[in-house]
Amino acid sequence: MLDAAEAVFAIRGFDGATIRDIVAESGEPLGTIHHHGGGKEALFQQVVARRAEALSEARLAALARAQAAGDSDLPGVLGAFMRPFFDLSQKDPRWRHYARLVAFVSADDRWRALSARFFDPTARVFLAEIRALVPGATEQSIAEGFVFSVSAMLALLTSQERIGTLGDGRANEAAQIDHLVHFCAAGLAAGKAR
Amino acid sequence: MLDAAEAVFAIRGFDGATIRDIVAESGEPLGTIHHHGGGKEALFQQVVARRAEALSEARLAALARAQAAGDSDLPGVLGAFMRPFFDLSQKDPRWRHYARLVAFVSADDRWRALSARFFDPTARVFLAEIRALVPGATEQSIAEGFVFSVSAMLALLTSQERIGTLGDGRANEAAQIDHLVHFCAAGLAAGKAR
DNA sequence: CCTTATTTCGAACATATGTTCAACTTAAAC
DNA sequence: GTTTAAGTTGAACATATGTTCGAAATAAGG
Repeated sequence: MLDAAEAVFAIRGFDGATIRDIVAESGEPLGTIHHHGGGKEALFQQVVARRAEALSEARLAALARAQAAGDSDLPGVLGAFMRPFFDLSQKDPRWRHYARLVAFVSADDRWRALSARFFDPTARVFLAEIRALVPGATEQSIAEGFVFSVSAMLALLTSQERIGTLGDGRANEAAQIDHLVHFCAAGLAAGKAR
Repeated sequence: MLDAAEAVFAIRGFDGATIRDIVAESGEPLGTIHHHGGGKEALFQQVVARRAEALSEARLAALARAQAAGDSDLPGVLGAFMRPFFDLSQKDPRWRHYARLVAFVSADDRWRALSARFFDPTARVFLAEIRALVPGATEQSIAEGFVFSVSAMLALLTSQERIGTLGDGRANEAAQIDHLVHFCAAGLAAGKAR
């Protein structure tokens, strides 16, 4: 049921998705969604919440691993934040739906409270790491660079089609992720001198 | 009428927006939208199309100015692409609504044909300029970096609230735009060595 | 001033959609 | 086996929404 909701919300967005689309996808009867109380909005929040903790844990574990391996430069820290999302997406395609969902949540102020609750705490941990690696930059400047980086990450997860159209179509996911990490690391490092 | 539609679509998205919301905002009667034919979807496309040409022209003019001034390095070219959007937004707040709209169009594959028609041609001009400035990178890598940059630009236009929450709230728009341009220039330049 | 054409308007329509709830099924308790 | 409780199901409801269309208002022509 949550899988079906995740898939439909990811493709159509919250307003575009229909309770009937979701139950048709899941095969379950119409009433089930409201039987647990809360209706459509509660279902959406459950779907967002379901994988949020696992994602945060994967990111923090990757950060700990990177630090233990002495790989705590900017690409190492950024990679710890970004790579788990792609690793999970490759193992389980439902994580790719979740990625689109996170893009929706990040883009719409209506869900600001959701992203503040589920994503901001981990973001602050990484923000602190990055701050230590870019000593000259202001707090504000680090936050801006982090938001730029997150949006680039979500663009890579959601805009494969446009990248293919503008490029030559020779996409290699591992190379794309390396590119993303180094792109953002270079961008953040450029904040040092400013 | 188009102003009202622009504002409502920008806040609620296509599915969230209602014909009745739009006509209430505009003060005009309910029938006007369908009288010109096409209904809601045609209205959305008109709203996207209305400012697309002006935006492209402003970007290409800024590129020509930068080249004439000998300012055709990566920050100069990227600035020519990005700064007109912010300049227009500061002069006319309706351009800020348009910016949110462009973010919606960019994020949803449903409107891929729209962005291909109105934004891709200009994008290719800048892509060619960037390619000449990052000689070592592949076509694909340039396209990826460009999409990262565009998404960062749209994030700056649409995610002021999250930037403020994660940072210290001391936002200065001119400094943010400079940061954006240098962030993306550094990220693109990092593609040279790869 | 009357007639005809054109535009403007919003009530009405058909459909879609979130939600409810009474009938039905299944399981548990005694 | 009977009764009671709990869970399941989808038809029905109220509302919302995109669209239509005939009437009213306005303009044009003679």
